[in-house]
Amino acid sequence: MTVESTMAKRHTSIIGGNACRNRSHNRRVVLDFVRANEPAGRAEIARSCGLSVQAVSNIIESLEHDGLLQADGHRLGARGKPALQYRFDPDRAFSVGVELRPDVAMCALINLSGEMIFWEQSELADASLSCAIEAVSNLVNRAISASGRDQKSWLGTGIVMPGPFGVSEISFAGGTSLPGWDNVDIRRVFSEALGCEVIVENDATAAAISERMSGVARGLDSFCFVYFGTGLGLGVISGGHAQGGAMGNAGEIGHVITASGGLSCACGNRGCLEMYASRASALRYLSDSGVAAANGNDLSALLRENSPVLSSWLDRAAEHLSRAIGMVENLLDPEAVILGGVMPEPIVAALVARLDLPRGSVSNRKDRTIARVLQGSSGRHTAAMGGAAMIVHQTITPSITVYS
Amino acid sequence: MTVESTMAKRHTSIIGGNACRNRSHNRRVVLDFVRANEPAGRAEIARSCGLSVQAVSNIIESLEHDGLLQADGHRLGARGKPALQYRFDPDRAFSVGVELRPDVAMCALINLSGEMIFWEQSELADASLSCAIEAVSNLVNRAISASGRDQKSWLGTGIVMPGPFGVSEISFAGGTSLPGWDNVDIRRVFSEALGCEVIVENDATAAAISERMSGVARGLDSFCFVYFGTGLGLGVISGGHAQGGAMGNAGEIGHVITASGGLSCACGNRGCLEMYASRASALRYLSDSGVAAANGNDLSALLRENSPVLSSWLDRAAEHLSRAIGMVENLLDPEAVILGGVMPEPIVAALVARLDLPRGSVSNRKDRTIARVLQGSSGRHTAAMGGAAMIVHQTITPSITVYS
DNA sequence: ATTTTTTACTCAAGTAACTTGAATTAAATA
DNA sequence: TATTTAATTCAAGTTACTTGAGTAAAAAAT
Repeated sequence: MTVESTMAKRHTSIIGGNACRNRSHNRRVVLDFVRANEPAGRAEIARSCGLSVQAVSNIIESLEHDGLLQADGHRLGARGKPALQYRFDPDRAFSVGVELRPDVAMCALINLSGEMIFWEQSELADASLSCAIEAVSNLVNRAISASGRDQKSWLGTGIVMPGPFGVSEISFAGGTSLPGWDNVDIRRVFSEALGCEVIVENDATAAAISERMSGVARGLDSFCFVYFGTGLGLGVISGGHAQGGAMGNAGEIGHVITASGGLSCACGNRGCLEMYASRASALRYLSDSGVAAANGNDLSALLRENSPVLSSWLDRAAEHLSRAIGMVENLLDPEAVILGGVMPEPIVAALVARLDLPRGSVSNRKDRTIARVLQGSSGRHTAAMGGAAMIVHQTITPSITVYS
Repeated sequence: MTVESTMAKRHTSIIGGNACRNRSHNRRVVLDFVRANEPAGRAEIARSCGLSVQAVSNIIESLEHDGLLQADGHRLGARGKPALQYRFDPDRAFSVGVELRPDVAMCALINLSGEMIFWEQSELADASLSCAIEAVSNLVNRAISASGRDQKSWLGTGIVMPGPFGVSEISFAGGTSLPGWDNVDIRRVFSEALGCEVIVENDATAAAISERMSGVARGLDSFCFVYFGTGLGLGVISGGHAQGGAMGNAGEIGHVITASGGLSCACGNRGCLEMYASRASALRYLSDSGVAAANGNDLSALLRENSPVLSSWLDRAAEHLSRAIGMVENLLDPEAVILGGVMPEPIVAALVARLDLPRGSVSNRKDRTIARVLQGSSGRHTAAMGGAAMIVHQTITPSITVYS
């Protein structure tokens, strides 16, 4: 299969700057600062962003004109003229995220703060491209009208799908990717169908970005998200930006080997993590032991009943996950590793509780302020919200990496 | 294991731009383009960098004035007025890199193209800070005078040391880090002692940057370097920049577990890669089998003699390395993984030849243009050269991440 | 109660570095 | 030899920044 990855490598040069691009950059810098430190006055912003007060004043005037910032009273209590404070107006614009799976499309509409304004999902008749396009269009249109938003303030749509793209061995193994979408420029197709800016990303990365915007990863600039989806994915955020790797396929943690000579996986390896710690592996383990379970609800029920079979699966899964998380820590040195996805939250909690992380890890430090592993906050909404969050992130966050 | 929500404060703000910073950025953009595509004319540069010809003309005038670019004849053969081509002048400036190990300091002086102009190493009487500072100062001064360079064109010095930093469990295990250097701001100490800009980096990352500037990774923007040093490290380059992780300790591949329940490692884990695939592990394996070997030369000699014991160590090491490289591929999706370091090159070659990489990897693609694993080119000079290369990289490469 | 200090902000002028469009140059081709 | 094509320069225009002087207003000092 030759899937044209939308994130394929291009031979590009880094682009130069000019006054106009500079202003665009500075707008983002100011917006990003206010969002993180609101309310904030001009002088404070100028000091933090390395700009003159006058420059900030001009930029704020333009942001206020666009409705992205609003004045919000004066700061009293300090010496000197009271600063006129500005706040970010999170409802001035919105974005939409859609998570596509072979059988279902899930849609989230969020504001600029990452709050979910609308949620809906719809079953897909089949996994064909045309069917998906129609379902996505319907969902998106309904989301916008139901939430009473103006199309004018629509920043774009993030489409979230299981990866990896362009790797036949893994894609077909276990059907983690969507079949029959070969040679499709997914970004362009959806951009044309929806008439808006579109970003395509895999579920784990989108989930990570969602957690950073409005979940447990708020304030973290380097962390990883282990996403329980159809398979198992890892979203990697480093320096505040998603790491895609050379072909956009970074984070394929499901096929990392945690048991040399272990269970055979369809990808050709033996002992892949996905064979031990994924929804499919849980269902398989239970059915092999004669326990009926078809979906997440069944798993939750078994957990409530203290099913010994589920418990032994949890033990084994936690053992393999611990090993994999140790690898991730040692290779990527994240501030924390977050667990979440479409797995029921009590199951994730049970896994987190059973983890026994390796001592020999760069993350095993005395001076930690947060736990090495955290549970994700947004449940099954995470990935779709993450798609939307990516659009917001792109709009607000400056892409320059110069720090003061 | 506790789960807690996080709300970390924002330490740094991204800085705004102005005309002056813009020019500085554009100078780097142009320099970076010419270095990668020389010789190049103004119009060509302008098209690629998204700038007007006039802007490029002005920037080139200034770069030429500073001696960083030189005109180099006209491009003939095409229609239209022949472009005046410019070349990068690699000998207009230089930088120095020093690799520090507990017993030795190695010094490389390179030009802007990454060519090694001077090399010298000196034994360290002990591993104390004062001893290291003196040795480094002497080495650096001798390097500059011996290569006949002007101090004025000295861009800075890269200090390379084994990591990780600040992780007691791993640092003290096997003595991979330098003892007694706790709580020292190494960068500041050396910057004051040498009177120049200083960067401190671990050996694996430095080696990776060196390979990118003047080795087998030329032209690659995302790749990893497995470095055989005192222990085993991984340098990660993504998007052309080194990935350090949250605490600068990313790439600690030596303590990734490749054999569940395997050999006990001093870090507290069992089955660490470093126990199977490192110089120390080879020497230990040989001595346990009654074969005398004390250093790299002995290993090379045993390889030439087709030592069966060494051969069986190679087989086992390659097996574990293959597994680890598979992990790295799946987690980071690099364009290639490079092997090198202070291990003798024939040994590295033998290891590469014995690798049996997992099929289930995102790197196992039909359309590959380079091998999944490459052997590093610069031998034991790599890390010191990498330190120097990091300084050059910082001077030349723009840190903005906007592509055309 | 008044003055002084301190800080935030605005106005107007000045400046750096970009873009644009017209003019110039020179090789390749007709 | 004339024409086409493309690179480069010149001069003018534009954007968005900085600087410095001036104004405003609250807190602190008198």
